[in-house]
Amino acid sequence: MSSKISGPKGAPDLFPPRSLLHDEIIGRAVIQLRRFGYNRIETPVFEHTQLFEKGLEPGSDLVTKQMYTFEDRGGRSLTLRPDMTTPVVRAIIEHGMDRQGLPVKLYYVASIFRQERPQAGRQRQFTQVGVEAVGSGGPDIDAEVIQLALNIYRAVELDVNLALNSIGHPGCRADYIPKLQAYLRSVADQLCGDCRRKIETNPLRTFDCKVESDRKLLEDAPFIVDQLCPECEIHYAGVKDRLDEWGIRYTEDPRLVRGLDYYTRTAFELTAVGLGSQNAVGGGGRYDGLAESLGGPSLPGIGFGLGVERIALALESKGVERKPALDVFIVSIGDRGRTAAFSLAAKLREAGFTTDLDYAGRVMKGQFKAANSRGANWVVVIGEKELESGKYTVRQMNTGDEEELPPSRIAGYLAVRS
RNA sequence: GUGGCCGUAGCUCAGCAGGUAGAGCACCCGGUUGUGGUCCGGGAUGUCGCGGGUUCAAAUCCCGUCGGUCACCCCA
Repeated sequence: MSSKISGPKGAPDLFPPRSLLHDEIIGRAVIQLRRFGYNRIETPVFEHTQLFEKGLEPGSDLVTKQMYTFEDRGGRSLTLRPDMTTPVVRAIIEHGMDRQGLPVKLYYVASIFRQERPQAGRQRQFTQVGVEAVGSGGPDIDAEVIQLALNIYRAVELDVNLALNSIGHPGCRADYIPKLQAYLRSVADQLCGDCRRKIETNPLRTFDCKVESDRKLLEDAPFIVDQLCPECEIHYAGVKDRLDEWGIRYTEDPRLVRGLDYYTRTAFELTAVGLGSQNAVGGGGRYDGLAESLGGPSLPGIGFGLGVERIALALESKGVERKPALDVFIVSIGDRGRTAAFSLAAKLREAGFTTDLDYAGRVMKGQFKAANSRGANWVVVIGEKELESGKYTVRQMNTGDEEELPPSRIAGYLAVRS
């Protein structure tokens, strides 16, 4: 066992039947994304390390200890993307997409890499489907992006809770952070060690603490949402107005602090039940300063990312499963039968039916078992009798009804009956 | 990076007052010489994660190691 080669830790293989569920989630999501006017972008899985050092907060865990960074043969430092927003904004700037009309609306389906300790719902390589809308700063698009995210969850039939907050712009935070720190220092002796450390390094993160006594204390802390500048205040009110108008239910969570530090103003998170401690199935927010910090023009932006694996896990915990299915399985006997089977398979596949057959030369009973385990709705039998009469036996598996038909008429027959 | 739990057949697991392995599911064959999903009978499959130690004897006890998993952390 130990000598057998295995895949790297935290990078699970995706194969049937689970891959079917993934495909379906992504497929349904893409329909929604296109309806909202987003088109697909693909960026390389690795980027210059510098991109993430500039775009993401330099002191953050994500940058300091979770990136897969390596040197290529030319001595350049490259990093497997730990985030999709930064590369997409980079690409927008690099190709001048912002000059073709704003906002730039792009969606992606992408693998993300973060070197964390794996646990339920958290892998080192995972898949995000998400959008970035760059070049529009008003609250309309914030609300619409949230609406889009919720539409995707509805399309995959997963119930989620929407938590909403505004974390202001850097100016708001510059005023607010000292106030928060002052409060935290005043109760420092009652806080856990981690939180005490975060007072200086990353005070916003204390809101994520799971220690009950700390949570209590933080209820009395000043919240950024109460300290917004007039412009951010108006923006946030605008987002909530739109959501209210559209009948979208949300919970305001003044403790919600998005993980990535480029976020400004609107922040939201979507959680589902049935997931263990990693229960966020998606999240997003506004990042008005990011383009500029990457050396581009000043462009506001907003986006979200949904975790495909976590959505699949949440659905599976509800008992949802997808099994491979087949329209037709062809059972044949003998060499002539097999030749006829392949020629019929080609015709049926051309006509759009998922079709499979036996490659092992199994006995008829075994071929029927195979048809059954592959989930075939129909079986076509080509044996001696059929070859002689020129009519194949077409059996509907769930009813057992059989019909004798010449090969040329089978596709038409199936099209009518299925 | 820190901690708890777990590594036995393809999968889920039993066996652990030490005597060198078993069940269910899945798979293959047959009962039904051309019909699956039900039933009955038969069959194949394991370096019991790896290394070392104790012992006449280790899946079982001890040490180490690797792997998995869950939680912290962090986040989708």
